Amino acid sequence: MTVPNRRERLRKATVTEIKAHARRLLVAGGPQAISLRAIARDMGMTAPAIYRYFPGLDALVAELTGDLYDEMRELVTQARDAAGEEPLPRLAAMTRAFRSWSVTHPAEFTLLFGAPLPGVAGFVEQCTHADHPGARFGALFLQILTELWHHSPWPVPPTQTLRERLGDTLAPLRQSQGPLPVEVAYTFLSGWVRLYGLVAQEVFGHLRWAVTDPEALFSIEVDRFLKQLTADAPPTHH
Amino acid sequence: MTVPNRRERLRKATVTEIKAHARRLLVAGGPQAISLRAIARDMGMTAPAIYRYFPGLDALVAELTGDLYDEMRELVTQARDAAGEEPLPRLAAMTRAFRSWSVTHPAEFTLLFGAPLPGVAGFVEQCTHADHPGARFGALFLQILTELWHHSPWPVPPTQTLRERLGDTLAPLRQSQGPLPVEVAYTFLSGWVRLYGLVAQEVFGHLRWAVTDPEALFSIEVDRFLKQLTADAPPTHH
DNA sequence: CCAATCGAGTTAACGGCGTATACTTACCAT
DNA sequence: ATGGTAAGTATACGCCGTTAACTCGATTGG
Repeated sequence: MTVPNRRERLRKATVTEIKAHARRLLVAGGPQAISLRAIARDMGMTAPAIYRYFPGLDALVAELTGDLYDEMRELVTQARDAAGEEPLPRLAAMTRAFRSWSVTHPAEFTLLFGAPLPGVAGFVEQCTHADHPGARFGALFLQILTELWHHSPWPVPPTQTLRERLGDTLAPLRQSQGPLPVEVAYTFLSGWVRLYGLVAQEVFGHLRWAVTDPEALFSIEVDRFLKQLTADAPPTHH
Repeated sequence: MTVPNRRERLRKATVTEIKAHARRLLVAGGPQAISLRAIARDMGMTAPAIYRYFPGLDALVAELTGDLYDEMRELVTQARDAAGEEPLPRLAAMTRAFRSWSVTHPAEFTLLFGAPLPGVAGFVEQCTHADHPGARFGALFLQILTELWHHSPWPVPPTQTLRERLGDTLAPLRQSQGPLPVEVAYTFLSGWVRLYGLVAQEVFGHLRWAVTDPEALFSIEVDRFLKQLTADAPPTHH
């Protein structure tokens, strides 16, 4: 019975090698540069052989995308855990790790957070499932914000205002990882959107016409956002 | 001497038709769907003929990108001018127009603001020039913020803090349209990044796992940002 | 130990793509 | 009328994803 194990082992090794070459191509030339023929060529194979391991290029890219989410999540987790016990410095470390990874891995960032490619479109759709790599990444930030909220709430638009204006809009998010206070869900989205906007603009080069050192801007923005989370004043009024 | 005019006229008409077909393909299938062969097929021509009008696919896409910037800028301008005289409602109308156009034109938005395609990479580089369509679009927001600032400054991190932490980082932006106060430059970037992040996440479908009605979230975020611009309190302290 | 099976990989082909080169054709100015 | 020039075509090269038919070696059951 050791024999099928061996076959499985070989197969898994091949899958790993395919994805490794796919990533090399991704890094070298962006998402568009990933091609079955190039991968096969680099592996000393012919392109149709890859169909023994993946249904097609799209599936390969989708799986690579999942791997990258996991890799980045791991990195952010490590940065968080290396930042001590206080929730706020932990959150700060997470944002810095996210930007750092994104800036040093622009091609990977593009694949994860850029416009959905034809084949990856379906991948985005499945983010609703809690075990989706993307959802698990989001849950990291959601989790620490929840922790912080229960530790010491920060001022947000009054709950009533949020409820009136948002309604059930945040329902998918609030139900994704156990029930969430609407204040936490709102703050998560507001903060994530700012973080994403800043990093994406930098990675995509859309800030080069305006800014020479995006990290300085990033640093200020993170500080201002975190300060909003510490000021334990009563909620601002409508 | 009317004859060369006629030739020029025909040539211009052909260029327009090529770009129109390119846009149709863009809308139908995203930036990747733009292909010289498909355009030529739709026009009853052969692909190499297009090289009489554009140096290659990349140049065609770059020019289309410029046109789209102009189209969107025009639309935002109209929305602004239809919003009365007060600067703040004008700015609000501009952000709403920007989101509205983006959501209804996801393919075009992707081309303008998504990850730079191989060929458009060079296009992004040239945004430094003030007459670049992208720069002229940014100038719209820059302009109204400047106007608002001179009318009634809003609280930002103290000028000294901004100077210390940003240094000359914003120099390209501050010099792009005549000299700008660092407070205006910073507020512009901070606000633009939030606006971009929100709209891009919505257009790219990255919010679908969390939010059912992105417009409600957008509305709240814009209101909060604008409120920051009206509170004429003294600058918050470091 | 042998035969049946199955999985990995190959070759060949189809249609799509950008693009370069060489050729034709129609129009324009002299 | 003629020479030049711009528009457009035909052909070809090398990429691409994907499919179908086939080979071959390893695994498995008898």
